[in-house]
Amino acid sequence: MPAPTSGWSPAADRILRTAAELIAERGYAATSTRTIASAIGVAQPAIYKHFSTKNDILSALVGLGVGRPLELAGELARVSAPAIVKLHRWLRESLEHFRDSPYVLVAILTTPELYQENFAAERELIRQFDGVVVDFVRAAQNEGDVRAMKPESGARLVIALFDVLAVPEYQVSPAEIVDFAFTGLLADPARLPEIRAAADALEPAGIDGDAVVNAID
Amino acid sequence: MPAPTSGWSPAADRILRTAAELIAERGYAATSTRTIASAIGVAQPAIYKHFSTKNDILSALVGLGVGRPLELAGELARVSAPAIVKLHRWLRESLEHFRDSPYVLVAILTTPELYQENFAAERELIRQFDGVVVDFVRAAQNEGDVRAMKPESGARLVIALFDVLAVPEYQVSPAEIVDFAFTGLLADPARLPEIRAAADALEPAGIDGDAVVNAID
DNA sequence: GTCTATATCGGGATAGAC
DNA sequence: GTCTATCCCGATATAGAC
Repeated sequence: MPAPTSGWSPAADRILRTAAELIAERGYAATSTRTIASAIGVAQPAIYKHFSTKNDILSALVGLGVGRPLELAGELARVSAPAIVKLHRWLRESLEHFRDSPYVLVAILTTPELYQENFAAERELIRQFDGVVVDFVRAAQNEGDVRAMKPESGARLVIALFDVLAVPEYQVSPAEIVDFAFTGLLADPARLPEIRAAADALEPAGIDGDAVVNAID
Repeated sequence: MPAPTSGWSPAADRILRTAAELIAERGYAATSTRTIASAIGVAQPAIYKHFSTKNDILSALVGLGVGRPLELAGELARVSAPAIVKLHRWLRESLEHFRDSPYVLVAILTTPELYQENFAAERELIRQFDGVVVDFVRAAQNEGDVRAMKPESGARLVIALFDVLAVPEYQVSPAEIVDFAFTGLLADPARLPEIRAAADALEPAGIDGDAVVNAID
């Protein structure tokens, strides 16, 4: 909560937060550098002392979005536990990361402009993010915990649920999203409470929830 | 399949199809009237003989998107069957509508620009679309078929799954999406096959799948 | 109903003073 | 590191000939 700026100067941080908020409600293309600047209360060119391009702002936000989830996936890889338990922990914590970040990161990963312009590095990060879910689902399926379905399909369905966080009018909690996703995924939905308990009890490498947020820079 | 133009002139129809395709992959703001025109092979001002505004194109696409689902909801309302069965039928048929339309309608309903500009009428249509799902889920829950959860949450989770159709790289079928959604929704997931069969056997008012696509105009 | 030409505007980015 | 002023471009939309 107390403003975990992560490698960014306070000024750059304000730009990122403001931009994220505006992009979340208007989309990237419809968010001008003028709008961002005036929302902060500075002149438009001031932004360019912190980011040399408007695209760099979006790039930074993608990094802030996938950084912690990718890091967490790495930590979980070094823990011994069933894949389905790791997936539960990863999903809940990643959803909370998106919800609680001071930057409005939801919907950033689905920005269409990322797939049209020079965002190769960011697309690669998102590909890794998606890959984490596919790997978890496939492993859990091999261990008999996920019902018959293509792992890629299961992963896509789970990933789509992240966008539920973005709806402003009606808030759905990460816990509700995880429950829904897992009931849809599990070979035996009755095992959900047990899996949830095991996931909450996991202790990955990092101290706790708010470790380093940005490990990409 | 054979080009169901629905009240639109052939020329306007080509504009809509081309625009939908471009919007799906680049976003609305990033899709210029020049791009649309040149993709068709005409000069940019030619578009304005068919749509007096770029926004009118997006508006038409929203109508094409929600038209059939809203109509189908009306038809199902006049049928006697458990709400959970109606929801199954509505969801499968609506997903197929989005997938099979000659216009690439997926992601149109989540265009952020709709919530920023003069799109009050379109927002109302989307509100109705969402309302259909909420009503189905609530009714099915009252009949004991949906497990304990807020109907609004359940509806949001189901609606989010529509976007899975939009991922170009890996195609998830409507049937897979419905199965996942219903396993997550049902109080007793084991009843899914029975509900699916009942939904497929339903015979709503309209002749069949490809009735009037646009009932809004 | 299509074209060419053009008006008008807003957005990204730079220059240079302070 | 912020400002003002400005360049340049691309985008929507219109005018008017054919």
